[in-house]
Amino acid sequence: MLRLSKMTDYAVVVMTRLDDLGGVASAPGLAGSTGIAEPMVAKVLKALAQSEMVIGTRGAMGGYRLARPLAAVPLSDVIVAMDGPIALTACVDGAIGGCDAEATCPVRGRWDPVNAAVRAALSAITLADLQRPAPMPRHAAPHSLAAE
Amino acid sequence: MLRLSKMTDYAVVVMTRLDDLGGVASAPGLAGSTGIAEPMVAKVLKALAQSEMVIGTRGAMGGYRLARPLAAVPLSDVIVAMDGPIALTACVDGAIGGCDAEATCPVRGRWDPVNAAVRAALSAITLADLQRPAPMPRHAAPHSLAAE
DNA sequence: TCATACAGGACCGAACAAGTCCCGTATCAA
DNA sequence: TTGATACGGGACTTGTTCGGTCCTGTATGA
Repeated sequence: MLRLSKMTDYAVVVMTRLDDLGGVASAPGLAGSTGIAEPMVAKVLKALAQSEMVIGTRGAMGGYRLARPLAAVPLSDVIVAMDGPIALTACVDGAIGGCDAEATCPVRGRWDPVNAAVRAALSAITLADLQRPAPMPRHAAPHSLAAE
Repeated sequence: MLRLSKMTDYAVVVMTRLDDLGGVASAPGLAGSTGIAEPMVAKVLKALAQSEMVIGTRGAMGGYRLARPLAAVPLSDVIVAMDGPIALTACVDGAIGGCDAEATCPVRGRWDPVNAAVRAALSAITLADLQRPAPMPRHAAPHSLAAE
């Protein structure tokens, strides 16, 4: 269904909550605040820390803090950090040998613009946009899509 | 990884091939032509027929034909036909009760513009765009991507 | 010195997708 | 009229991935 993993979903929730809490919080604290299980929050934060989206501080009184303001974090970065490269199909870019029908595939290599379009769409939205309760002035639906 | 199902991938391949073959072909014929297993091609075509993207004709000398020219088929339609509605998360639009953290979730209902942006991106690309031979030869990697 | 909290793994069960197979029905040709 | 062809609509099995938990190690401050 073209859906992204729950890890990414959690990551967005955790980061926005981290911002709400003033910028610093521990994994247990965020777990209590978001309602997400503590091991899960820890897992998400570890992944975010590896991608340098949050910065972890060890020891008593330690915790995590945002490496950047939410407005400077495009959604695509979070997705890449949690789920890996944004690519709708296996046969992307330089991938070789992943497809049996390589020889006869009529759309070979043609997915690139699709991937690029999706990446662009996700890069245009920041976590600040997802956090704001406002009716969203900036990225209003381009054209009403009845399709569901 | 934000990837769509192989069914969708196959659907695009099958439909573009169907166009190449002049507009009419049987499931066994398309299987041989694309290199995809026959039961799989049949499955894909059945789903496409249900969504009225292809039209099936029974009996000997029957087969499938495109209901519309490829240029009139946005990629989003194919994805919806094969994988269902385009939505990156479970908590979309009017979905209720799908999320345990509903009460505390700070991004509740905020995914809508994201889904809309992705839909718009995928609606802007037609199967004809995917069919056209790329400006580059068939094998060259567009831009070297070490990452996978 | 000890409690706190991050860091980096391994591990298991459930859910989903991928692929196959079966039976029914419609159509055309011999 | 009969049989072969081919679509239509399912159910079913299998393999992989995801979601979630747990364990051990290390750094820091009270």
